[in-house]
Amino acid sequence: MSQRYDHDAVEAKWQKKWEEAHCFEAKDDYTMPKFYPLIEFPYPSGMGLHVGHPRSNTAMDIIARKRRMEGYNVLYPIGWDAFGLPTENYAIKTGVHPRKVTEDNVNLFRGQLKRLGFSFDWSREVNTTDPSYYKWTQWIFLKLYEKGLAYKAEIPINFCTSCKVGLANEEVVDGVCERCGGTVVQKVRSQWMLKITEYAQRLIDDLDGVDFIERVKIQQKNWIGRSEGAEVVFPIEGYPEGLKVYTTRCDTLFGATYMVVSPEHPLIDAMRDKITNMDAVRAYQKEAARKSDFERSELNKEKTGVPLEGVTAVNPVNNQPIPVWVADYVLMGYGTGAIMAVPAHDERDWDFAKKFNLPIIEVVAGGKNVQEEVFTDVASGVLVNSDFLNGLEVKDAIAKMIDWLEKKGIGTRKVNYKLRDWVFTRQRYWGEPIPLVHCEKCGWVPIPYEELPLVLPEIEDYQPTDDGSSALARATDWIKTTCPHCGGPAERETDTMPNWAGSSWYFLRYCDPHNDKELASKEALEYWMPVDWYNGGMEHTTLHLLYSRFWHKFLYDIGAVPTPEPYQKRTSHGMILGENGEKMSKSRGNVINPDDVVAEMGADSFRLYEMFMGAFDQPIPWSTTGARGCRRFLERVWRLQDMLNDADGITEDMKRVVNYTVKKVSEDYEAMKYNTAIAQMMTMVNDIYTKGSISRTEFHILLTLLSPVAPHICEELNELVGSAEPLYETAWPTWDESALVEDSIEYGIQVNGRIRGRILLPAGMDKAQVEEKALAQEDVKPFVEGKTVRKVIVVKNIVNIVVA
RNA sequence: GCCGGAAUGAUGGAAUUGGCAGACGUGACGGACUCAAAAUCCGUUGGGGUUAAACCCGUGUGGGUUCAAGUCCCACUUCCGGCACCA
Repeated sequence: MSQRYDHDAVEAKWQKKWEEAHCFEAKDDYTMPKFYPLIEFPYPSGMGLHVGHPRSNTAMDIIARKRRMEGYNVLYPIGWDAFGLPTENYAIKTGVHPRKVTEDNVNLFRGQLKRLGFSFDWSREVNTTDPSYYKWTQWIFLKLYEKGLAYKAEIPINFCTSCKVGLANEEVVDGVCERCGGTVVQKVRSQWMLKITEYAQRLIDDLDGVDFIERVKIQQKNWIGRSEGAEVVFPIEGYPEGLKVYTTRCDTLFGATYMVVSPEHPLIDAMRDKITNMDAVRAYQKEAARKSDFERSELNKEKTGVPLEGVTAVNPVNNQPIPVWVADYVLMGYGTGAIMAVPAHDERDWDFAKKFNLPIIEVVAGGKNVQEEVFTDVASGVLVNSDFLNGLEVKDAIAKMIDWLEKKGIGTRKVNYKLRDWVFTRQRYWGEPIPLVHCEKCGWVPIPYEELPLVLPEIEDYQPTDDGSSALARATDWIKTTCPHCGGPAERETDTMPNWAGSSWYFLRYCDPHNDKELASKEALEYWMPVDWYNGGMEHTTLHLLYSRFWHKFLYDIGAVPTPEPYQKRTSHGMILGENGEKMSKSRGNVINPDDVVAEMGADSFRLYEMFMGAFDQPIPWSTTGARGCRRFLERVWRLQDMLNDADGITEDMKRVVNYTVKKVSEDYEAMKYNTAIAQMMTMVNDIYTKGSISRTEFHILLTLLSPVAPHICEELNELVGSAEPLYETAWPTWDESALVEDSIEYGIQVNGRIRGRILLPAGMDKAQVEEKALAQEDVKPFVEGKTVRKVIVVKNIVNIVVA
C-alpha cells in the first residue's frame, strides 16, 4: 500500500533535484533547435505574487517543459520590472530607500515563484533597476536621441496643488488627488518625447508577418488608427496661414456650417485682438484645461463651446463665410486640432449645432429629415446640394473632391494616425536617469557612451519638490556637471524614464544577460531571437506590446538586432477574479494568496487548478472547492501506483483511450486548451479506476503527459514505480492514429432537424447504405410514415431526414 | 463615448468550428465501507411531463439565414479589459 501523498516533501525534494541538475538552464549549444517562450516579467509589488501571475507562468511552463521533452534547447527566463510608482510612493511614505523596498519585494517574489516549481532558467534573472541592466536602457535612449527620435515638447501633467506632486492618471479620481483629495490641475512641462508615430505604418504592416491572436492585432491597428483623408485650409482674414482641418469626409465640404478649434489651438492667441468676447473664451480655455481628453471626448455628455466672435473663416469650396467656435470635444492631439463641422452627417456636430442653433445642411441624401435626425450611414447615400458632386456616391465624391482640392491648391491628400508620440519622462526618482545634460551654450548634450550607466544618485529625502520636479532635483551635486561638449557648466535632466523603458527590451537581455560590452552578443541574438511565443495580459496590448515592438524596430534599423519583430507569436490569458466574480483587490477583500493555497494543497494542485478552472483566454472567478477537486484528482493519480498490473506495454483494451489521450493532450497543450487536456486525463484515470488496474507503460505515459502541469508528483511517482530516467529527460510520447479508428459509428437520426433515434453501424458504410438503415430504424418510422421524404442528409455521424 | 472581448444547468466550464447541447470538475442527493464520522469507492443530477416511456421546453433578449444555429447575419441588454503618467 502506498504512503500518503505528502506534497510538501515531494515538492521540496524535486525542486532541489532540478536545481542541482541545472536541467532547466538554456544551453549555449547553438546547433540545437531552439525554443524561446516568454511571460511578462512581473512588477515586484509589496503585496506579493497574485494568483494571476501563475496562470500565465504555468501555461508557458507547460509549453517549455513539453518542448524540452521534444528535444529543443529552451530558454524560459524570468526577471523583474522593478522601477515604478508604487515602490516610490511607499518610499515617500516610509522613508525606506526604493532600492531596499525593491530588493525585499524581489526576494519575496522569487521565493514564491520557486515554490511553484516553474522551469525558469534562474541563471539569467534580470532586474531593470540594476545599473548593469539600465546601462543598456540608457544606451538605447541615447541611440534614439542620436537618430532624432527623441525630442522635447510642452506637455501637461496632472499636478496636485496640495501634495505638490505630479500624478499618474490613475491617481486622479474624479478630478481630485487620490491621496489627499486636493485639487488637481494640468501643469505644462517640457518633456522628452519619442517619435513612435514615425513607425506607425510599419507597426501596422508588420502585423501581417506575425502570429498574434486576432484581437491583439485588431486592437493594435485600431489604436494606431490609420485613416485616409485630406487636409483643407479655410482662409481667415488676419490669420495668414488659414485654419487647417483634417477630414476623412471631404465630400461633405459643402455641408460645413461652422468650424471648431480646440481650446489649446494657437489661432486663439494669434487672433486675440480681433476676438471681441475674449473674456468668455479665456474662461472656457481655463475650464477645459481641467478635464482629461477622455472626459472631453465623451459622446453622450452635454456639448459646450464658445463662439470666437470677430473671427470668420471662408469655406474654400463655395466662398461662403463660416463661423469659428472653440469647444473641448475637439482635441489638439489629433489631426490639426481644428475641424470643419458638418452637422447633417456627424453625430457630435449635429448635437452641437442643435444646442447652439447653428444651420444644418444636407449634402448626402438617403436619410430622414436632417433637421430632426443625423444621417451618418455613408454607404447608401448620394450627394446633393454640392455643386459638381451632386448625384455621386460618397466614395466617388471623396475621390473627385480630393483631386479638385489638390488641383486648386486648397487641400492635400493626407494619411492620419490616432497614435500619438510617447511621453517619455516622469517627474519621479525611481526610474532610469536620462543620460543628457543641458548646457547654456550647447543646449542638450548626450553624455558619452563610456560614462554609462549614469547611476541614480543616493538621496535622503524622497519627497518631490514644490515645483513638481522629482526628488532627484534635490541631488544638487549630481545635477551640477560639466558639458561633455564644451566643458562648461551644465545640468543633468531631473526627470526619469517611465517604467515602460526597461520592459521594452528585456527579452533581448535574457539572450545574454551578463554581457558588459553589448546589450547582448550578436551570436546570442541571432540564435534566440525572435521570441517564439509570448503570453501576457490583454491589458498590455496597446502600451507595452506596442512600445516594445517600436523599440525593437528601431534597434533593427540601427543593426542592433537581427529581426524586425521581437515576438513571433502572442497569446493572452484571462484575468482571475475573486470568488464573488469581481476583480481581486484588497479593498474588496476577495484576494486569494497563492501561498495559502500552496500550503494547503501543494504547488501541483495549484498549477493544475489554474489550468483546469476554465478557458485559458477568458476571465474566471476563483473557486477554492474547485481547487480541492484538482487536489482530489492528483490523489487518485497517486493511488494508481497500487493498481499496477504485470501486463507488458499497452493492453488491448486501453489502446484506444491511451492513444486518444496522448493525441488530445498534445494538441490541446499547443492550442492552450489546458482545461480540456486535463479533462481527458481525468477521463482516462476514471477509466482505469473502472478497470481496476493499469500497466507500467500506460502509467508512464499518463505521468509523462501530466508532468508539465504537475511536475513534482509525476516525477515522484515515476521514481516510485522504478523508472530509470526522470521525466524531464523523457521523450514526449507519440500516438498511433490507426489505434483511434472505431469499428462502428453511432449515428444520430434526425427528422426535420430533431433527433428521433440512434443507430450503431459498422464503420466504412457508404452514405446510401446508412440512409437506408436510418429510414428503417424503429424509433424513426412513426415520424416518416405517411410523409414524403424530400431529402436525406448524411454528414459525419448525423442523418437528417427531411420530410413534408 | 471609442476600441476589443464575453454571456450555456445550482455552479466553473465542454461542444470535433454549422452536425446528437451540457464532456470534465464543483455542489447536492442516494448507496457501499465504518460502532460512528471523515476520507475513499460506486451511482443519480438542465426544466416540465410520465408508474415507466413517449413527448414538450431549453445556450442573455428580439428577429433572420439554413435540412440543421450555442456556433452565421441584423438589432438590443448586461458584464469584463484598454483608453496613452498603474504595471
